Amino acid sequence: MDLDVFTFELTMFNTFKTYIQAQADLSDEEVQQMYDLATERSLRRKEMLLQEGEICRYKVFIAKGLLRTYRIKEDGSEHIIQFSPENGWTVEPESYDKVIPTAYNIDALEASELLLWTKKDFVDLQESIPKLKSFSQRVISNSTYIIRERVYSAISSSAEEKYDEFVKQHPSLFARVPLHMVASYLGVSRETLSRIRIAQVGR
Amino acid sequence: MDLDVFTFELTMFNTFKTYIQAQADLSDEEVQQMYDLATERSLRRKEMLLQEGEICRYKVFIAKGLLRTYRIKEDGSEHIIQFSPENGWTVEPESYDKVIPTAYNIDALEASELLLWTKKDFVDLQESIPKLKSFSQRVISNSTYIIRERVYSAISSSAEEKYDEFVKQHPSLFARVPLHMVASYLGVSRETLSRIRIAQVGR
DNA sequence: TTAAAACGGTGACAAATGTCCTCGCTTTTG
DNA sequence: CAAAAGCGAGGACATTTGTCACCGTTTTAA
Repeated sequence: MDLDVFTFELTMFNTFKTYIQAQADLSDEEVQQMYDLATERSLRRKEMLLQEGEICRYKVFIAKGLLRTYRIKEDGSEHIIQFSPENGWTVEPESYDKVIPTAYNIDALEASELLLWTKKDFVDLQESIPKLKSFSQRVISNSTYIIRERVYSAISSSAEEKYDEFVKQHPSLFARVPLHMVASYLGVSRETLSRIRIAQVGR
Repeated sequence: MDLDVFTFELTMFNTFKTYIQAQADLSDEEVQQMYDLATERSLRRKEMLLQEGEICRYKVFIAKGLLRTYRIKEDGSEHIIQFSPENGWTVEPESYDKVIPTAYNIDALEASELLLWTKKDFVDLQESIPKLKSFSQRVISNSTYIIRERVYSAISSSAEEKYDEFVKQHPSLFARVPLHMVASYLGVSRETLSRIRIAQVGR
């Protein structure tokens, strides 16, 4: 039992350390400094991390697993804005930045292991670790480029083109995410994707 | 003639000063410092500011007029990513940040008057004017919230819902932009918007 | 000022996509 | 292990949306 907890923490830490040193080139001490302020959290499949109406108070690193960020329309339909696999981050930026209730939900598609930082702690870390600050800005910039591309795809492509792009650009996600969620992410119906894939058999 | 140039510059400067002091609370000296490093540029209707393949080397403030950022698909169709009216900014972030050729085009829908800063000058200004730095980050953050909302709209709404949202959220733009460009921005055909608006007559 | 371009409406038709339903099969969960 | 839920294929049909062609009016620009 104690051994399990130890193994868990060791894995979390190692995963994070490997990631952040490769991406942001932090020293061992800086990584430890970050880790000391992090909260660990495990999520079972389907468990919620953030619900509509709550305030997003954490910046989240996904050490293991897969999360999704989605929104529910008045008619009850779910629309997925983002998938967040391991070795990446998730946050609801507007709620986090402005400290206002979110319109989004975040939950786990697979059992996941997370590291959480409060906004205050993360800001402090950015101040004391300059490389973390520039790295964070790079992550945010990258997400901007990606989301612009997504808008372009949404307004310019047919369902089939969107599907093909998704498979091509996110092959590992495609292998892990059920088709109806890919459909939700792309903004088309499950049945449409089903048809497309059938029509493509043999191509 | 000299008077015209003088009037033009005076207008540009005053517009910018009013905007930036209201938004970023800069001192008169700081505004002057920014203005000293800016290049003025006028664009006639349809004139290009940035073409696909070029590098976006400027951050642009629109003192007067209206720009659009769009992309051309392989099949030749145009898709508008963004409208940029006066008292706002435009830039192609990925090309600007990474200094790589852009996939986008920017041109003027109306005769426009602009202030341009090179990346180097703008970075220097941000260093010497802390309020400008935080203001710039706020502008970027805001565009992130807006573009996420746009993705959500694109994947969750019908053509009619998108049209209604656009009219409601951008009434002044709607009054200035031809319908087929609204269609291009929303990712639907001109004819679809035509039908929607006809069906709505009397409502 | 006048020819050309832009603009939006229109109808007919085709194509794409959504909706609703059922059916096996697989995975999850208690 | 067994019941329940999840999942994707599939068919039938309705609806939405796109495409094309044409027209009259307005705006633009030489």
